[in-house]
Amino acid sequence: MQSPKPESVLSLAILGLVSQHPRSGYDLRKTFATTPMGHFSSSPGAIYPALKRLEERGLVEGKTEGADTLKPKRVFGLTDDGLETLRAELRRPIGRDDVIWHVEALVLRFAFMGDVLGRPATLEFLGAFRDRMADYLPTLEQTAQELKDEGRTHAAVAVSHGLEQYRAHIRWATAATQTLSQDADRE
Amino acid sequence: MQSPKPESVLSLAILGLVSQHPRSGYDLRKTFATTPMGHFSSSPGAIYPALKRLEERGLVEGKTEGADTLKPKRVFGLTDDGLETLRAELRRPIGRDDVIWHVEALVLRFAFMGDVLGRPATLEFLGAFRDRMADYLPTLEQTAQELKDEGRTHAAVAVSHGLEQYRAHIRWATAATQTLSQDADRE
DNA sequence: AATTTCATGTAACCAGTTACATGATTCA
DNA sequence: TGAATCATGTAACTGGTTACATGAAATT
Repeated sequence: MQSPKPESVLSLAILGLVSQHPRSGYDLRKTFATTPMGHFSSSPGAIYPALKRLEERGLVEGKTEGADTLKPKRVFGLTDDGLETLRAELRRPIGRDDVIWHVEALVLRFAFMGDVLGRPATLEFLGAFRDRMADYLPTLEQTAQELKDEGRTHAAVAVSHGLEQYRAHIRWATAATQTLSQDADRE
Repeated sequence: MQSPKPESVLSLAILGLVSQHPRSGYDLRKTFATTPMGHFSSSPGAIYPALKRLEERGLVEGKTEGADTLKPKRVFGLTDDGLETLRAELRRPIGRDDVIWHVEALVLRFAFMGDVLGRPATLEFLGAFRDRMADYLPTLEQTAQELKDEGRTHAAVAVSHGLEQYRAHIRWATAATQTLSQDADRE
């Protein structure tokens, strides 16, 4: 039970967002629909059930605002358990799986990390992120080279898309480290 | 019915792979598990049902090899309908949705396009790919700039990850166009 | 008065994950 | 002979999609 299975991306996004300030399901939908965080559902059929699950697990807590009015509204905030779970997820070491299958989740973790874990932990994360990405790169480079040598140009070009992606990850992490280091006194 | 709903990524991957040469479920699993195409399931619980569905839709056809032996093997090939569907999917114009949610599928389409549609169509696709990505870029750039101006450095850095990704897409498409143009007589 | 936006939800469906089950074949 | 690999599949569960449903509040 050391590492409680990683949250699904949507749960993570919700936990992170309500950690900033309490939000209703509708607020979440709006956020997903209108901000660049919007590689997410935004569909009620995803969000309301997800909120219900998180509430059942005791990670978020819904308070009904304006219970007296005709149009009451449920606003969700993080519980202590929720914060703990979020922290745990943000601190989870980056594994090969994350690098191959869940890069989006890693970036999402970064996005919430500033507020929840602070600057030093964030810089550590970025370093690990860069290193894991760099670990994976040679595998791809080799495959691309082999394909090229075999004269399978088209296939090599397809693989090189992945290469460019990973290089971009690395570049980003490096630049981000720079930016956040220099910005030490802000925020 | 003009544009039949796009194939799921997994179906597309399977159609593309069996279009190259007939494969068994196990072959597909191996491919997904060992090649850089492997951002895919590779789990039997995904592949065998997917094959069954494709067969029911008449897109692939399974032939039992060695029906006499004790260990018969089902090898799947594309039907005419399957080829037609694959072609249609590969030719589907790139929309905003694809650029935001299904980039992986676009790259997969590229990967199979060389054999199925030929070089000229592929170059056209790459041009469209680059243009759609370029269309999307300014939105992100603006968001990043706004966040920066508001002093929300961390958020701006998070968004800049997306920026780097899209720039990498564009760079790749440009380079790929180059490579494939110069390689005109190969393959 | 009509339309849009706010706001919450459900139900049917679909597809993928994990884990299980089975058994043949090949290799050490 | 025991382990690894070949090979195919199922079942329960999970979570997301689409579409539906409802109705208040605000805007035009």
